[in-house]
Amino acid sequence: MEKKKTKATIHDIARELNIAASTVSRALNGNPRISDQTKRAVDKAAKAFNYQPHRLAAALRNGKSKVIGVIIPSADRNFFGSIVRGVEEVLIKANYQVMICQTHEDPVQEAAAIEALLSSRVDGIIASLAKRTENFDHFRKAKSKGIPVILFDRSNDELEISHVVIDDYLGAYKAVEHLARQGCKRIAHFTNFQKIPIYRERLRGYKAALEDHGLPFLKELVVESNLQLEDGRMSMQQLMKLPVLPDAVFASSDLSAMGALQVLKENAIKIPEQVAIVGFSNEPFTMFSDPPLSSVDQHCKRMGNTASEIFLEEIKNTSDKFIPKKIVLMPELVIRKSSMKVPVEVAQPEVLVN
Amino acid sequence: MEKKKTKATIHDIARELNIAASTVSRALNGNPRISDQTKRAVDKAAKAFNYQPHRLAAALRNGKSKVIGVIIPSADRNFFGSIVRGVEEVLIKANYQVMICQTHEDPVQEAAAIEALLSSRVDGIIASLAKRTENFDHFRKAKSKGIPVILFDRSNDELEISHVVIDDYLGAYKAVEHLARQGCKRIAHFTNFQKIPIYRERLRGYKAALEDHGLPFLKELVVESNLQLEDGRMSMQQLMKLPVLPDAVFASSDLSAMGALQVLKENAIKIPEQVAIVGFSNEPFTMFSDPPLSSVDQHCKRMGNTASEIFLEEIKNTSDKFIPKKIVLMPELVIRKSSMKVPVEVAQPEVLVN
DNA sequence: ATGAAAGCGCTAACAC
DNA sequence: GTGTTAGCGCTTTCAT
Repeated sequence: MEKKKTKATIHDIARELNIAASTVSRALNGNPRISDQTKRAVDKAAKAFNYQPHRLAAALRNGKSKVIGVIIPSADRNFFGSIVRGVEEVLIKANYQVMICQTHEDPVQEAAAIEALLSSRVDGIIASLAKRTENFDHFRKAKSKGIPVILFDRSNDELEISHVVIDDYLGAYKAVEHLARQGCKRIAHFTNFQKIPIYRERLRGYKAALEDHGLPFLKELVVESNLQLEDGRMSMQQLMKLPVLPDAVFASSDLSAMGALQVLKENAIKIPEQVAIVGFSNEPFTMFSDPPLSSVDQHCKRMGNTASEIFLEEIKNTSDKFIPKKIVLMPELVIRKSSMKVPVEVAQPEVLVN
Repeated sequence: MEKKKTKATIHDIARELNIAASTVSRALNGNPRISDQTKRAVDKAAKAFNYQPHRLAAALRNGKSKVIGVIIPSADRNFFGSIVRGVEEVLIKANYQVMICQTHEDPVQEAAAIEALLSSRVDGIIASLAKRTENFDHFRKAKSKGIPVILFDRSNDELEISHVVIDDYLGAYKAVEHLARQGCKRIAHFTNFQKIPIYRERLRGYKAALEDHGLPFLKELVVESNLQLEDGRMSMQQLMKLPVLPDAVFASSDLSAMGALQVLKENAIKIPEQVAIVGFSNEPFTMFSDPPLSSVDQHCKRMGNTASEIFLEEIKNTSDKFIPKKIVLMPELVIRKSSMKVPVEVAQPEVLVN
């Protein structure tokens, strides 16, 4: 054996075996034109040298890094863990690594993330928009570099970019329809900044369901906020000042639904008898509150899976003219006690992680 | 302007300006020996060319990728998000990218993750051990490549590797002491596989606190399981078969504490009056249950921060003889209603994400 | 203050 | 079935 080097390369192996580096490379990559004998010898020498492949060198040479970039607004909700799991599940098999960036809901950091990922020469980017992103040039730029870009959850239809979303309209519709069927007549809605498509869609679904069930749309029952816990509390307190209390709340986030639940309980208002509640996202904590919170599940992990699959497709079809794809997943209403006045509907099987 | 190329390199810029590529490189990197005039010209040309730096090429040349690998057992708990945030917070400033791998608690996938990260030539690895990892050769190998390896939360003292953990012993001690001070005499404990140091430590803290408060250690009050929700339920059901019900449960996970809480409520047993409960990890859902669950906060984000800081130190001090560092963070007992029989102690300020 | 040249480790023509 | 050669894009001596 040679003198032990810290970093062995294919050249070290080649020298040891008196063959060419290219042969070593081919052997290591399972090229069928290399004899089994050579392959075995190379594998053995590689082990002896403690050889470590150098993906970066290969990436530089190949023009593909086998790295996918994932951009998430923030890593603090269950949502994003699930997305990452979904992405990993699909892409680990295809031998990709996941590089992750957070934007903290800041469009500037979002652009910086794209920049960082592009200079790391990721083979694709899977991203969810920051709430306030209104300029999409950084995404167009990424796309123009010829790599697949796929948005999930928070996206924008006007971009020529594939995206996977849930049907927010339908999710809201189902939630409100469920409440109406439970006999609720004054259904309030917590929403967010209306420039964000998902919240606009949910509001649309809310309105449609009201209409379809013969309920009037009352502006004073719609409260806009940032949908955090404290926002939910304040929104509920605001509603309680109305001459007539609403008999249901459909909140566009679980956290704000939770805030409403807390305030109602503090005021000894019965849930769901006096006020029924449905949240959105089906975060794990919803199943542990008292009463457990009904919520619209958005299949986060599935979104991650699907986005990854689209990526794999798009990276293959580099030849064809690009046609952006929109995949809409069906949301699922998970009914728990917070909205179950009449025990008609069948409960879904409960799992902590989706 | 030149004909638009898909990928501009420093050579394109150099040619355009009739200077050398090396000058462009220096200008782009802010080398002080380059005249301001040249710098401006280069910046301008770079913009015109839509130049994208190529980190991989630089990495290959420099022998540093400016990428840190993070290995986590699973992305499904809040824990994960917090760690990633903690790591990002510190390392983004130092211009690092985060590459993430999950092991799904599988030692084989853990070894594969190390392998993948090493071949991606990450500059360091921050990892938490899979529960069943007993062979640490892959970590030693990473270390032997000369890159910093830092473990967090689940680690092993015998490895010559820096790690940042919380004082699990103390966390458990505080929890049990608190229960004892509330007048509990028969305090049960949910634990996990005893080969895992953190659970062994917590059991030790449990025993010590019992002893210091004159309470006997009763083997039948210690239940070993995987500490998921269902495990907690079964453990509690098991305890309820005892001739005398315990008057408190200290669970080594929030999920199992939640399971106990559910079973107790289903049996109309009052919490905390008849049975007080304390969990471990301070997952977000603990503050939303009824009653809210007391828990030991392990400062996840801080662990991520600290691990990253150790990484930055170790990557600097490459010259000195390596001495592994152990940083022990103090856990914090967050007291909520599930264990508050006597309202003496001051509640901590509540925040959703730590 | 700038240029020329070498090389990081790998792979893919192209030869034979 | 294997070798030769060139080069991916960058940085960095060593010149001048």
